[in-house]
Amino acid sequence: MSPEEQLEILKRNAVDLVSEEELLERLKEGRPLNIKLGVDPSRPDLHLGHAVVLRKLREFQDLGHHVILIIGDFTGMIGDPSGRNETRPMLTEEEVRENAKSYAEQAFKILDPEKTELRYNSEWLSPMKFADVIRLAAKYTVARMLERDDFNKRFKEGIPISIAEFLYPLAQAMDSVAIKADVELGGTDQLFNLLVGRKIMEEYGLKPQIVMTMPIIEGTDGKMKMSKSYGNYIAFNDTPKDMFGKLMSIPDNLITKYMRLLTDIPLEDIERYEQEMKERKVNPRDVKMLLAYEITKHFHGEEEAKKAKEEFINVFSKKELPSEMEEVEVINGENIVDLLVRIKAAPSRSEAKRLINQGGVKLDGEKVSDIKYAFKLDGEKVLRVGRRKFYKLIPKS
RNA sequence: GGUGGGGUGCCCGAGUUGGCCAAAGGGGGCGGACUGUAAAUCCGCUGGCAGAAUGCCUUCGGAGGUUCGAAUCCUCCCCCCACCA
Repeated sequence: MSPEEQLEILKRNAVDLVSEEELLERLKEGRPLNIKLGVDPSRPDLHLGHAVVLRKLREFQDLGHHVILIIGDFTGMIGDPSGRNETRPMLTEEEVRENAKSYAEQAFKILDPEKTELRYNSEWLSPMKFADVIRLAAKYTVARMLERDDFNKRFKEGIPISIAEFLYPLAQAMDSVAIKADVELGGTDQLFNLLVGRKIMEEYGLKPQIVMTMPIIEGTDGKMKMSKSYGNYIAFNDTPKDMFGKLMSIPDNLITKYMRLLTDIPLEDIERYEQEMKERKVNPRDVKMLLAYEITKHFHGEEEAKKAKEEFINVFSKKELPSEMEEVEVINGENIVDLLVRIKAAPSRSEAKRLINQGGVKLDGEKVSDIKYAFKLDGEKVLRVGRRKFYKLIPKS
C-alpha cells in the first residue's frame, strides 16, 4: 500500500496528529515503524476505552508496523502520586509481571501478538543516576509543565502537585528515547505527555516521535470518560451478558460514536444509521442492539453474542426471566430482610428494608411489601430484587 | 522560617453567635412510573440498627478537654494551600 493510502487509513478517527507531514515522510521510508504505547501495570483490567487506542495500533500492525507496549513497571513500583485523589498502590515486581501478562492477554484480543513487543521501562529507568535525572529535568521548564491542562488547573485551584508528578512525563519521554519510537499513541488526555516526548527525543539527538491521539470515549453513564474508578466501564473480560447489557445502557447519542471507534461497521452504514435515527425512521434501540451485538461478538464470538442478545430481549423487552439465575437455598420461616442481606442483594438491613418499602422486591412477580414477611415455600420461586437481580429460591428441607 | 486560609457523608460542597445537624444543595448510586432499552423524562430513597410515628448507635483530619449538650469552643498533633522570605 502506498504511503499516502496508509496515511489515509491511519489518520481516520485520530484527534491530534503531530504532524501529518512527518508521518507521511516516515511512512515513505518503507520500513516497519516503531509504534509505542505506554501501559499502566497497576490497572490490568482493560475496557472499551483502551480498545479505541488498541484498535488504532492494530491498524498500524496490519500495515506492517511494529508495536511496542511499554509496561510502566518502574513508575508502578515507585507508586504513582499523580492523578487525583487515590495514590496508586505500590506494586511488587511480581505483581507487575502478573499484571503485565494479564494486560497483554487482554490486549491480544485486539492486537496481533506476532507484531507486538513488550518492554519494561525499568530496564532503562532503573540504572539512571540522580545526576542523570537532574540533567533530564534541566531540559524542561516549570512554565512548560504548567501548560498541561490538569497541572494548570490544579495549580490555579490550589490542589497539590508533587514534584514527582513533573518527573513522570519526563520518564515517559525517556521511554520514547530508549526504544527510538517513531510514533506514540495515546488518548487525547495524553497529548501533553506525548509532546514532551518529542522535545526530549530531540534533546537526545533523535528524530522526534510523531504523536497521535485518539478520542476518549464516555462510559455507560454517557458523561464521564470511561474509567474503572468511575465504575462506568465495559471490560474486555465482562461476561457476554454483561457486555451486551452495558452497551444497551449507553445513552442513545453515543451509539454512532461507539460504532466509529469500536467496530468495523463501514462508515457509510454508520452515517446512514445516524441519518435514519434523526429522521426517526429507525428505532435507536435496534441500532444499539446491532452495536452491542457487534462488540460482544468481537470479544466473545458469534455464538455467545447471539445468546446475550436473546437473553436481553427476553428479560428486558419481553420481561421474561433470565435463563440463568443464582440459586439460593431458603429455610422456611426465614425473614425476607435477613435473606436479602444474606445473599448480598442488599448491603445492609436498612437498604433491604428500603428496597422492600419502595416496591423493588418481587416474589414470583408479586410485590413483597412487608418487612416482616417470612418465607413459606412449597416449591421453587423466583425472587427479583430491583430490575436486574434475579434469584431462584429453593426450599431447604 | 513568618503570616493568613483550609481539612465535612461515595464525590463535590454548605454549615463554626455550641442544641432545631445524620448534617442544606448538586453529582453519583438505588427504587418506582413511563417507554423504544439497563436511552430520555418524571417522582422517590440514599450512615447503621430498630421499627409504624419522630428511639438508639457510629460519623464532620487525629488525640484529648470544656459543657447538660460540639462539625461548631479550647489544647496538642498530622496534612493541604496562598503570600512573604
